[in-house]
Amino acid sequence: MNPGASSVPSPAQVSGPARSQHGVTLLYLIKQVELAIRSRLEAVTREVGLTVTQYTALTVLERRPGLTSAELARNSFVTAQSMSVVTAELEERLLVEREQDPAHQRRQLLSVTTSGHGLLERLRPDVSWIEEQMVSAISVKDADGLRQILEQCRFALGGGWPR
Amino acid sequence: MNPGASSVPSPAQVSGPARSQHGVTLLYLIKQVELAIRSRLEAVTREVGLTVTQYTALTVLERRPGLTSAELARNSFVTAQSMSVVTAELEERLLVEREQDPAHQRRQLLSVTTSGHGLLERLRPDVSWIEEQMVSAISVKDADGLRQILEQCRFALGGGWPR
DNA sequence: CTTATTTCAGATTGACTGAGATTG
DNA sequence: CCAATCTCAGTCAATCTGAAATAA
Repeated sequence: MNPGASSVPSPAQVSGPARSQHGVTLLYLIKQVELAIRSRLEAVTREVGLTVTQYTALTVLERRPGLTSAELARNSFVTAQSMSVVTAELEERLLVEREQDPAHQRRQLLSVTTSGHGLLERLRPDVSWIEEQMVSAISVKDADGLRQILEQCRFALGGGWPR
Repeated sequence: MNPGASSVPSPAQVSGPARSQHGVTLLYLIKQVELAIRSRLEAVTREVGLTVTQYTALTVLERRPGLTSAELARNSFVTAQSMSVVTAELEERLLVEREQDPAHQRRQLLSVTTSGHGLLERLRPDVSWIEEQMVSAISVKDADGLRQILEQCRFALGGGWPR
């Protein structure tokens, strides 16, 4: 934890003579926060041999069991090809299982296995801790507001899809 | 744009029987928004042959001229090795230039060239448009609040560095 | 001797596009 | 025939670690 001279520019640092007419944009701020989250999350998931991508896919499947890999891909704004790699890895590790859609031979419905649920439970405290740390500096009201605002931002940017 | 069954889960969709006890987390939301931004930004910067990483480094140098590559790396939470690749590419394209630090032969101070400034100006409208679209659904007050909250979140997560 | 900066080399992660097979 | 699903193959972007040279 070093808030010193050559670390992240706090508002106080970037104001003054060194700052040109252009401030830090919202786009840049979101990128920075996402980067910080990813770095923390990676440390947690690596301990159980999962990548952040695999963990994220697993949590989505936990919330929405019965999705196909292609549906999961659309849900996560990635191509079906990219997601099929992730789901194949998760299946190989026996964290998710596939079931033929009885009404459609080509579709394979995914669900989290008991082992997968167990792994998620094991990670839950550490992941929650990251979020708690992140919102520790803001009020509960602001955290709720943040969630709503981010949902609106995601929706507003949601276009440009599918590829 | 299909807000239907297999698209992004809006709050209304994930509530109800299909939703387990676990909701969409803030961590996940930020990731999604960052993904949407990155996709849009990539389309803009690709038109002038820049990657998003190169563009981002260029904008930081615009705000804080005279940084070394290593300082820029710390500023962006990446290793010095990673950043040196980026700055080398930017220098090769004559978008930034290096100057020996007179007080330290090993340090090379970076600054954006006239050509680099021109490129940034050229991209500015398209990049601003992405941010405008993103905040179009929220009030100006909320956008300001979002910026403050994100700065606090970034600060709260700021640890875990250096690697 | 130690630390910081820079560069080179190789590996990994996560994504992409394109192409093909299968199914409805 | 067309559209969706899934898989395979190859590529790219962005990071990492490790090692080496140089300079304060």
